[in-house]
Amino acid sequence: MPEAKPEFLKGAVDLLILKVVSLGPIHGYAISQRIQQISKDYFQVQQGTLYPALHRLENRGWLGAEWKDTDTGREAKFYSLTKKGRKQLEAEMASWEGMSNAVALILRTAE
Amino acid sequence: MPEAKPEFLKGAVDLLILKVVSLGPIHGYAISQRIQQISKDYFQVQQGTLYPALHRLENRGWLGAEWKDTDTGREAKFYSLTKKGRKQLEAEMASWEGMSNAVALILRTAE
DNA sequence: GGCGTATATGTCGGATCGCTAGGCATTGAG
DNA sequence: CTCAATGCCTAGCGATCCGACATATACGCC
Repeated sequence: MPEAKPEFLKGAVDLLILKVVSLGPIHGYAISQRIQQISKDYFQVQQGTLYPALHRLENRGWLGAEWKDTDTGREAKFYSLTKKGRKQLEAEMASWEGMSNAVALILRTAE
Repeated sequence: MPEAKPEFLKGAVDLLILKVVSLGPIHGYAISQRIQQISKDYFQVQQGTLYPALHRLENRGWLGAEWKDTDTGREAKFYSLTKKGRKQLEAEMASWEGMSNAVALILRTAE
């Protein structure tokens, strides 16, 4: 994060990961790169954040994992969305929408 | 929170409080009511969240406090924004904006 | 062959923060 | 008098993000 309050990231990590994984099977390291790239360097998900989060999401049945080879001929754990994960993603997107609108309501309040 | 992921609230509490206080001197209990009211019941800041947050913001020099009487003739601690608090509010609003846009970028990504 | 960097996964401890659950005191309505 | 609402507070718990560390492989370069 450039100088942003990292606290805003709380809870949103799951949403971001679920979304990126929904674009197609992808391994952990690439997930963090992709998030950073798409967000134009705004989000930089640290490894100490990323891997525990992935295990969390896997344990909750939202992600499935499989070891495969990368393009460069190395082993990596590729994650994909489960059916439950897809539902969770939609729920979290709606939740984010609601939250975002509610914050906007307050920030726009004048007087 | 109706059924939203409460984690999204992380860090945003400070922003919401600073914004509401910026509307004019107000005491703690009223702050939580105001936030709930403006957000159409989306946010319900619990007391165990509210008061520690107020002390936090006061300790950081963003809020000033003063005991005064309410309309109903009771004593209450009225908070107001300090100069530092006003700068902090603007910083957090910008930060929220950035965060919000970054999330939108990711959520809007197709393929 | 040796070295450094990028890739790739993981753990651990500290710190922060929101929530539940409790406590305490006053005011006003029934 | 009793109860709900107002108004303030703290303690402990659980969740989670981060920095630091550990490990291993692939690749380019000298």
